[in-house]
Amino acid sequence: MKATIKDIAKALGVSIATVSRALTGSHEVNNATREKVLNMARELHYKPNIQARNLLKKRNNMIGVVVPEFITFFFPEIIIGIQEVMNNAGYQVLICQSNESSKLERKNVEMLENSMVEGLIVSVTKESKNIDLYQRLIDERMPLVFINRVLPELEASQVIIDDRKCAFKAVEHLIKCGYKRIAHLAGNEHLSVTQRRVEGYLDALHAYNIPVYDQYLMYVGVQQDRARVGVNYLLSLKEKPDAIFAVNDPIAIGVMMELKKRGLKVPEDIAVVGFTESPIGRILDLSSVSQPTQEMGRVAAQLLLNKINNPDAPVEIKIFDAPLNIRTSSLPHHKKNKPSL
Amino acid sequence: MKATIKDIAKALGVSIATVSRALTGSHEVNNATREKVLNMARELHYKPNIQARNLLKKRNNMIGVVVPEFITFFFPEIIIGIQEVMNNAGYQVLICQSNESSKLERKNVEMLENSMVEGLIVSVTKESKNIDLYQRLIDERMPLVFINRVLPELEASQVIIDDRKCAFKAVEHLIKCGYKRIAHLAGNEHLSVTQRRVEGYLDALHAYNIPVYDQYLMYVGVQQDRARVGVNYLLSLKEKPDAIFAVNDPIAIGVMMELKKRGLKVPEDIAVVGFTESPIGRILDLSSVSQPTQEMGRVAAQLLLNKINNPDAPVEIKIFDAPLNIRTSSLPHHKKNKPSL
DNA sequence: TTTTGTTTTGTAAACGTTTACGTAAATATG
DNA sequence: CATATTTACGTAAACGTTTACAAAACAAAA
Repeated sequence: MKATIKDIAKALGVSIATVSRALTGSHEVNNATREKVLNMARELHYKPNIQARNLLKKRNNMIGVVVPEFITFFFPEIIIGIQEVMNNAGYQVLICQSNESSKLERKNVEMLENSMVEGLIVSVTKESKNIDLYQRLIDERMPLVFINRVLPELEASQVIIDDRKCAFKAVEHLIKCGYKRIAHLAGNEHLSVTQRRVEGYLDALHAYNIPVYDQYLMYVGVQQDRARVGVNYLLSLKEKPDAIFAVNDPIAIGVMMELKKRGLKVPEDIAVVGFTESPIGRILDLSSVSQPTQEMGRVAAQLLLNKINNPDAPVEIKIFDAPLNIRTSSLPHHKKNKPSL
Repeated sequence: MKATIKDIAKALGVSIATVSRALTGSHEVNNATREKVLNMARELHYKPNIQARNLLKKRNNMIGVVVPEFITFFFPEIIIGIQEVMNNAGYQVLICQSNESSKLERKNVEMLENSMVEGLIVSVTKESKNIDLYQRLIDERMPLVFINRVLPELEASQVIIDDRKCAFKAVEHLIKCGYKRIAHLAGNEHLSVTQRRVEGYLDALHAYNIPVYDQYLMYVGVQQDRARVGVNYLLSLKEKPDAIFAVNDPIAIGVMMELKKRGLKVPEDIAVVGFTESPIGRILDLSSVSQPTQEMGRVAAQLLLNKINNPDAPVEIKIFDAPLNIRTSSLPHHKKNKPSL
């Protein structure tokens, strides 16, 4: 059986209070007895029972994180940032992935609630249907921070990047490179990032007086295998686009693969720009917006810590800027040696 | 303040025992009172305090997982498998990444111990210097399962693939494709997977009576950026290899990038085969051994559960086989005269 | 010497549960 | 009707800590 404080007390013929004081480093204990206690603790392989301690202190030093997935590098990077801050603050992090299912998301959040986490950091699924759930958590004063994929209708802290501005940058870049017929493969309509990136796309077209064609905007989703329908559609148009701005790197990469399959060259035939730079994208020379992912995780963790330590702290919204990294996938138009389609 | 069982008892004028019984679904409570209790619980937003419950039951339904990293898809996939089984068994999973540092690995394990996890699933760092740590855990009867990167010298359960056999398959494939000068870029020498894959490489050469040249074997490590030194070295040889078997996909991909930089074509100039098939590898048409990653995670979780439920369960070693998926990076030798892709 | 103060220790309550044990009331059995 | 059985509930202990309070031990001051 595991040794407890009682065993140490009995072995030494002192009270458990003394043992507790010796172990917690209280100053109101004689140095000699402290030594004795520490030695005996070592001898008995004593490990404190944090459950008992937590029960008394009414805390448990755990927070929960729910992300849609952690297969691609993006959410893992966020989690690394979160853990860095949280572990330093003495917290353990329970990580769940909802596999893009709002049902599993709900289940995960409820699991975490049952585990009595002191707070939650969440990036919602592409379906995002759990407003009621998060509203309840907020009502019950659960510290809550959304990261990347947020629910703007809720009164909760958020850590996001300036999607609208960054999307603008990306599309502006294509325009300045001489591309005229710029299409946008957008994400799931329910996601706030999707909406903000579409706004940025439209902003840029307006800013440069480029007519907006409805048929150049398609909501395909955020997962790589969805790129195919987008490419099929865009290539079926009478006036095919000469550049594609994708909602994220997976879609952009899917697009590049599809174009390659059809013998089309990037950027000669069609230029491509992604979003949220990924390792694969870098290898494929894909231009993309590079999010400060780990830093966003750290900031989210810090916001959550603030909220835990001061439940009356106001809601905070942190908006990051992010650079556009230009690579060959969006080389300037004038470098095209072949006439376009 | 959070409502407790006592609040419910007081509100209804019954004893806490009755409330507890009603909430835990005991049969020794009247249906009418059960209803009253459940209603009051709902009204007071009662949530059970699992810390108290765990303290009494001497469990905490948590296990720990320590992996070297979770940026690449491999360990995330393992973790998904682990979580699937563990969550179904009512366990929470604490995930730590050691960032390939044996020091951080130790810190993580100790953190998890302090959190009183009931068991551990570990994949050691490439430095793997914590034998004493794990030996102590085993001595203290902590349920422990190693996955993928194991410490063979310890008496602990393991979940691995048959690296030797799979490496053999990969090299045999290259031989059968007509390649004669097959080099191997191996991982860190301390890792058991490295050793087993080297053995498989040598086995295949021997089996086909191909002379073994020491200079064709180099230990470069497991991370992509280490591929450069390997390529530099191999290309500096008088007799350059015509094929490279890499210890894993990241190295193989690094090799492909390096070769591309030098204007060398894969497989025309040098064929490449990887290990532990990755999404990037698939996109780059890299031949590779495809590990049943999630299934390995599930099995590791199951082994751990067995050990938790029956501490006297014997050590088990599960060895998986894995198929070699052949893609263009290792096309047969006789196709080498054809124009590039 | 007594008084006062300081240091060190012990006693017991508390945290929120579950559960063994006991008991009264309700019901069944003869 | 008396007795046995079942049902429903309460009392109290236990899990392993921390800590307020009290008490003892000792030293210093009067």
